[in-house]
Amino acid sequence: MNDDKIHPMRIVARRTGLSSHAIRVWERRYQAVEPARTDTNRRLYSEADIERLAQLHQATRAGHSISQIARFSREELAALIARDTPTAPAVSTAPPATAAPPEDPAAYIERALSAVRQMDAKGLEAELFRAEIDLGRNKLLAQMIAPLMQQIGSLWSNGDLRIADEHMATTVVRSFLGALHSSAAAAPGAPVAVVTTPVGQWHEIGALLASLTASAAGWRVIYLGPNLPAEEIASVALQHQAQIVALSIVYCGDDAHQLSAELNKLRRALGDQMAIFVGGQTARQYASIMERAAAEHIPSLKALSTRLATLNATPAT
Amino acid sequence: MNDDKIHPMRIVARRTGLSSHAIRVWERRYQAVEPARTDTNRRLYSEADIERLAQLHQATRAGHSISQIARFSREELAALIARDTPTAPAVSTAPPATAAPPEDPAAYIERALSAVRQMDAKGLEAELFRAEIDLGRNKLLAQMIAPLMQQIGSLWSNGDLRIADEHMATTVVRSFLGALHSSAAAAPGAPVAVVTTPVGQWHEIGALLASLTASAAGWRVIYLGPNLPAEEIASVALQHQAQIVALSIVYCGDDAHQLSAELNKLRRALGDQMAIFVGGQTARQYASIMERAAAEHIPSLKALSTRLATLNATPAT
DNA sequence: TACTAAATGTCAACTTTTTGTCTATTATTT
DNA sequence: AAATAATAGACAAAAAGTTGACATTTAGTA
Repeated sequence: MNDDKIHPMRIVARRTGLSSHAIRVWERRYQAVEPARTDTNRRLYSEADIERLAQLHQATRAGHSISQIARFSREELAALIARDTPTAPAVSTAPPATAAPPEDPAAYIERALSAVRQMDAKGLEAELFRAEIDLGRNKLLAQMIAPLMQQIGSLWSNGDLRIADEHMATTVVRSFLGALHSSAAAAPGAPVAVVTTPVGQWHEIGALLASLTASAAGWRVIYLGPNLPAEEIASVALQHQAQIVALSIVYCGDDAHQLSAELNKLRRALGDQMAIFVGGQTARQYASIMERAAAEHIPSLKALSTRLATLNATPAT
Repeated sequence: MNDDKIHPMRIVARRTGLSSHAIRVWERRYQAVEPARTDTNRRLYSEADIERLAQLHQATRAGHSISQIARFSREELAALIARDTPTAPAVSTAPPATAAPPEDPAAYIERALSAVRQMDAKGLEAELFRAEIDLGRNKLLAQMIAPLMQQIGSLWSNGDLRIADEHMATTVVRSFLGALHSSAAAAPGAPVAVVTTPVGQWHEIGALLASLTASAAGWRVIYLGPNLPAEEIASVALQHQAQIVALSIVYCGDDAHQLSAELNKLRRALGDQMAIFVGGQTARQYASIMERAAAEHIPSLKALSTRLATLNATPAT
């Protein structure tokens, strides 16, 4: 564990909720903690010290006298707190969501498509809202929005939908996903994923879906929108100590070369530790390109979800 | 990685939010960074240096002593920031922050920019929400978001912001505007406006702002997102009997020709009854192009608002 | 019950350290 | 010529340290 004594007084005070006076007094009178000192006599606390002080504070509020417990071990303190803290501990987080009769995602897709055909933005949006409530977040993403957009894409390339229809749908769905995204809260110590789309890739719905999936899996997501150069992606990923970079690739067309170049640049800039995930319908066509850049192909949102869980379980120091 | 030391002091100061004095002092006292020098003794910083200084600044604001952390590695700093940056602040900085004059868009812009510099999507979003409440919808659009995005654009083209920063900001603002948009209700017999961006124009914030402005003015807006061919625009406009087509043009670069061609095509397809509005910072440079297509230049959101009101008063049937 | 002593958190006074800014001067860039 | 940097030193505000006093509460005891 990280036992470096680096935290100055103000951080300890803020994080424990104790006054700096109290912290010093607890140290002087009871040796509750033993901070290190700088050459110039400033106290420096370790992470463990802070946790210990927080424990002591909690036990104190629970009614224990500091003089009695100041020298207790972490385990003893934990036991005290568990026993004597009046607030109910971890409440079961099992909302029985399986009560509602699950409607077929296909029905929603059908209605959504018909709204698109009529250029009915409001109607499409309403359909999305209803589907969210009915299907739940995960099914909404993986079984409605993803197939819907895929279908719109193929209808469009067949000429069965106008570009304008596709645009409208994309805009509405994107807004909708954006709103979901902004409601996602990041846990403090969560692993970080950078999600974006390489240069030349303008379709961002896939990236948004991946982003939300990662959020749901407990990751902190930095979402950067579409069409970003490799250097930029790398810069952000390194700066924020990301565990993975996830790219969505939908339609590469003639220019597979650019994609290859960007992926290679990205791999070079990131070093060989960081994982690169590539998702999207057409991604599997570029297996060799991805292999060369040591990128991992993620065939579906479901797969992304399980893959992220795996990574999360094996913390990379 | 791109380790070229090329950035002069001015840019480092702007991008990190530190004063040039402070940067020099951190170097002199703590060797926080070691810039290269020109032949004439000017400091030159690398991209990594800038990121490092930004990290130090952030850790510093989180309460760490610069003297203690100045020599930390990027990884250690990232860990510190992740752990000690309060996600929900509003703790100790009560006196100056909340005492600020409430109705100053510039303050919101300033804080929003600082959030962008730190790649703090949540913070940016929070600022937008606060500004909406404080300034009201109209001021929010015309006096905060529009200038903010303009400023981000110019900072970006100066190299004072990374592409990734610009992307993040665009994504967040777009989501925010999208959410506003979906809350706009269309009156039954309202006149119709088609809002979009012609081929080659990828920046859609302007179009979204126009769209919301039109909504607020009582119009039914069909928003089609960016980069739409003239035929498609015309098709939708005719199909829905739109009164106007509003286009946002931000950066045309070298290819004014494409813009001209699209505008002309659009005019031909629409016939000469329908109004074409063109807005955006750089639009006025293309006066002759616009004139040829009988398009009207709208210099600001305010102007759009009044212009729409005029049209609305004289129903063209 | 009333008195006392121990326990505990807070304050004040004063010193030292930290840290960002400022000034003055010189040199470079535009 | 005006704006931008660089250097060095001074300065002031904030933060943190020490010591000792003080007010309350708790608990024990006369």
